[in-house]
Amino acid sequence: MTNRVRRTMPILPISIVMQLTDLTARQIRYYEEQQLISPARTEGNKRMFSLNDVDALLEIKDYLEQGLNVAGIRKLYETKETPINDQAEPKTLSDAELRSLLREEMKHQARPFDRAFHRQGDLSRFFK
DNA sequence: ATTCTTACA
DNA sequence: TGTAAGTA
Repeated sequence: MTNRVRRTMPILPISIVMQLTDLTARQIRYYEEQQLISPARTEGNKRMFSLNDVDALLEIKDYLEQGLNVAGIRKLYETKETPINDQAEPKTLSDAELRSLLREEMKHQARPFDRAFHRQGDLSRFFK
């Protein structure tokens, strides 16, 4: 069994993913609704998450904490990773490229910054 | 007992 | 986002 298959195999119920990511079921379902993740479903329509889904959720959480909104993250994913076969797999974007993409996004998303403003109440970093 | 969807605070 | 309601 390839690593890709291993990581995309749907094996975790939402209750476990909640503990692993420290996200509420509400948030997890919402992110799916926003197309940030697409967990598999059982015959009974229960969501089944893969390890990749868990990683994605943790990553999403990170971006959100950095002030990015769901739309921004979605757009980031559309550009980024989209592995297809088992051979050519290591398709990760370099940090430099990612930062470049983020900067580009921020030009069009002033909203996320406002949140940081109000939450930190720190304007110094913006006036140096 | 768990999870799901929908809808409202 | 939280939560209540009615299911599966």
